Amino acid sequence: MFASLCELPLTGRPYPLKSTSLNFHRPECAQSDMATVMTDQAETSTDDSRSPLEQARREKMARLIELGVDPWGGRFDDRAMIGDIRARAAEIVYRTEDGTEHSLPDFENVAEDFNFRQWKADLGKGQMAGPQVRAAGRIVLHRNKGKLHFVDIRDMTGDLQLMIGQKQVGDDWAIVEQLDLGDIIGVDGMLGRSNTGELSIFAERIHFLTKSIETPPDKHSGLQDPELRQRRRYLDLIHTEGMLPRFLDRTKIVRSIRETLNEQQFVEVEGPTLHSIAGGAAARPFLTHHNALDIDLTLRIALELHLKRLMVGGIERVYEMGRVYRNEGIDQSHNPEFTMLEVYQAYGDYCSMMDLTEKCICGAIEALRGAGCDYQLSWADKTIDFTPPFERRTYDELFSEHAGVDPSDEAAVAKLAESLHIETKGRHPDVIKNDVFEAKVEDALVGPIFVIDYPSSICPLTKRKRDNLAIAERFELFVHGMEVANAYTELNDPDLQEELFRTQLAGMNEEDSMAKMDTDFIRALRYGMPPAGGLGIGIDRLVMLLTDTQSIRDVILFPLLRPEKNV
RNA sequence: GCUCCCUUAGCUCAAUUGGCAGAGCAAUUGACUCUUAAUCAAUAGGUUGAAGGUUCGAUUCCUUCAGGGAGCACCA
Repeated sequence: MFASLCELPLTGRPYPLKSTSLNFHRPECAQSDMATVMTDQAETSTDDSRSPLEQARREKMARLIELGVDPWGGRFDDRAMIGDIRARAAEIVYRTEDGTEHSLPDFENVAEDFNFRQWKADLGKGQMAGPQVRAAGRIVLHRNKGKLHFVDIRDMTGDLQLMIGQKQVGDDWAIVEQLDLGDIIGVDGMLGRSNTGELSIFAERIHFLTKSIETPPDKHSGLQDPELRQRRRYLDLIHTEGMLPRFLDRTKIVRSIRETLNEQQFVEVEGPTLHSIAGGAAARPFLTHHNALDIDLTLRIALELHLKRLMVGGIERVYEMGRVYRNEGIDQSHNPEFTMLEVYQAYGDYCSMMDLTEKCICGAIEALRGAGCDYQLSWADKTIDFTPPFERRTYDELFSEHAGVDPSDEAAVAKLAESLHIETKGRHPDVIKNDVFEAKVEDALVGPIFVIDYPSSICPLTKRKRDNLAIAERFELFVHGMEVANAYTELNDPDLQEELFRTQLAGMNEEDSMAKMDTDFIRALRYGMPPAGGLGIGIDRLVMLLTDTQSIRDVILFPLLRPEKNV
């Protein structure tokens, strides 16, 4: 019995096993006495009130073990990806009894009332002939027609139907009778088409690879509860349409941005994530502690200050793409940990960074859609036009246009601020102006639009315009009111940097700004950092825009959630 | 941190004015070798998020708590 399984060295291994080859985590399962196995399993269960659904699955698992099948499988070589198998559909022919091979109709473009069975009958008696293939995947649909089962399996590249007939698989039928939705199986067979034209593997061998003890979600509606979708992302990836492709797209975007930068001689580095001073941005950090050194540390809130040290050190084009951590609120565009790209280019300025930003974003769009694509992306119910160059408008222009007040008229700006319930007392006029900008202008920026030339007092790390010290050479890229990128002509004057750190961190008193003073960074600047452009891109937000996703939590695999109770 | 909304079977959702907690999928048993959200017959499945209160009676009304969602605040 199961001679076919015994021939396979690495899967469907018959029981009992030799003790040397046991890779089972519960030795008692190797015993042939199933009653003992089940008793022991019940005793090791953490939950006495195991659900009937789980019980049913465990009983099937026990039957597999009785059949000599390892329910946890093993190495399974030479399987093809389902996507690649589907691409071989054209190799399938219908061979009539006289030996003629007839190529199949194009099932992508057949009439609605096309009858494949009739098509075959018209040609005369014959057989489907297609390539021999091996696939593996998770069972996502299961249609039992007595001695013929239709099973849809899913791998990373797609779904494929298996046609499993009792006669065709022989002894493996005993395994087929134990299959549950969610189990992972391998299959050998011929690629063909069913009478309805559905591409299918006509199974000849079934290899059981992994038992699923939990019940999958509803096969039609999948997971709807957003909490469950985030907590059990693995299920979301399997069962929510579009989730796996979206995360694969995220990877394509990230890879494309690295390629764009690498092509231009930018050097990727990895800075520290544990900082003794959280610098480079004004955000509340997470606090932690190193025991051996007995020092308090923060998780980094930005990559900036270490990358600039590396520019001092001679890495003239440097970037890092990595996690930063900000101890702040959570909403549709904020997660406490997120991925930031920061790029520094010696001898550049903020205008070089605008060009680079366009290259990175358009390159990523091409990576998703193929070279020569257009740059019109739909997002929610709108369209975003990423055709370069993006619009470039000054801060003051946009301020007058959307706030309706002359940005140089401090009194008028303050009056408007008060009407918007923005605190004005004892605050720098530019800080007040910026609050008004955020309240009145940012949401109106559909973009993509580069907002350029910010008030210098709110940009402590930015070089000022030579002919107008009140203006900082900075841009922010906005799309649908969301800040996607932020760039400066970097400040490299150590004395001015120190001065700005000390007194000009927006809305912060002297004590707070001193707390953020990174004296080693100032010292580095004193050795001389080349004039440079610097750029930061919020990768998660960019991915949202490029994958038509409205919540940052749907482009982050495991967004932060409160811990689950009673687990 | 604040306001509002949501939480019912493993999953997706019902339940009238406060009056016996229901369906589909999944599961179990049976039939079926071309189905495709297969179909048909039968069976089983519940501490209505938790605790308390009002009431003859609470999924429904009230209070507190937990988790989640939307918005606000925070985020140079």
